[in-house]
Amino acid sequence: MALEHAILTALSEQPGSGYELARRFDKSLGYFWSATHQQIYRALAKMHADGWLTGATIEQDGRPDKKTYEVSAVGRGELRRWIAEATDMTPIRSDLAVKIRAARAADDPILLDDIARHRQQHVNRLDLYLSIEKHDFGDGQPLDDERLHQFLVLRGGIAAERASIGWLDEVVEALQRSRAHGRVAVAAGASA
Amino acid sequence: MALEHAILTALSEQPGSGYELARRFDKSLGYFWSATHQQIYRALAKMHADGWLTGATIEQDGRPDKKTYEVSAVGRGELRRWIAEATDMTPIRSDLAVKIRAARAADDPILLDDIARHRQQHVNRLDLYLSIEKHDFGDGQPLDDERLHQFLVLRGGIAAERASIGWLDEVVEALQRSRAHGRVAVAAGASA
DNA sequence: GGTTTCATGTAACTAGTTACATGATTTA
DNA sequence: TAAATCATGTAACTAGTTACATGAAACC
Repeated sequence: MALEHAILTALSEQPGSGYELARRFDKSLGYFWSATHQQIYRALAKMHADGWLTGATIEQDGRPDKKTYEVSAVGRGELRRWIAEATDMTPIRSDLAVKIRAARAADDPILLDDIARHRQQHVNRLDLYLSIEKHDFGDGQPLDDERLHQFLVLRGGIAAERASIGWLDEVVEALQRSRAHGRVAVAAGASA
Repeated sequence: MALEHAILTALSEQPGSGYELARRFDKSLGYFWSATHQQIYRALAKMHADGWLTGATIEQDGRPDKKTYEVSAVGRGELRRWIAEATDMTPIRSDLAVKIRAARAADDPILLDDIARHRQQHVNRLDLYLSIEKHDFGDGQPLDDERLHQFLVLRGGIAAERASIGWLDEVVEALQRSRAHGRVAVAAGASA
């Protein structure tokens, strides 16, 4: 149910068009709530119809009209209502965890390749977050509420990526050890 | 696309009925790929129709018939094919991250309550994982491939829960500091 | 006598993905 | 001259959620 609330959040920070929102969902907020442009256009139409947003059409020459949206009083109320609502942990769905669990041939180089690819993706994502942290929050300046919240969410992303990388290192090490020792390993990680 | 592959994995470890699978998805595999009984029954029917599973109906008195399934050669092939297929990082969708980012009133006690609830849920989940680790893998015995894989996936869950708890501690501390200092904070966490 | 367990499902709905479509403008 | 950007969508499909339904047996 949170796509609409993520859009309300984004448009509260800065009004804009569907296209602009889609760009923002490719970064920033989108790191913590991913959405494609198709989803966004559909949600905007519904939210506008429900009165959560006010819209204005801007004519442009040589280009399709641009529709910009901002959050209405009703939309602000809905966002407040949602924030006050208790939510539970999001259920996890990890392809890679299922794959690791499914693989009988522990030392299958194909699986190790895929694990290495995932690890690299997490390293890239961590580097990105760290560069944003340095660039946007690295000056030790006091933060107002809005920027503090952005900072804290980014810190969550950093923590998650570090945990993923550490875990995948443990996985690779264990699988390689198991391969080296005739496919039998001990639960050495349990004491780590 | 992985629900069907998660079911193939579960039925490879141990054949069973839809009901039994739904129980297993409430724990074990389900910690890393959640699914409800409705999804599972629907998927089983489709997988059976597609020849990925063989099924047998067991008549019982006083109870509905039980349908047990096991993985066919076709299903095993499909699971192998999927494991060999490269997959990307699962996109993240975190309600709580969106909420934190959306909250203007940083020290709003309602949001702090919800954060505390989430933290407690992660602590409970971590405790559960640690007790499984101790019970199932704590004896230092060598692990065969299947058990090693189960262990490694569990270690991923432990790492993720620890990261979540650490992050939420940082969030609470920062929000409380911001409240104490007239709603302005510094990016102190950046050096942590 | 009330809840939990066993055992299966259907139906309606909401959310997310993938593919297709159009067309001018700007950049390499 | 080819690709990327701007700017909007529709359509078909797949996946996930929520609500409803049935009924005996075992447990407290």
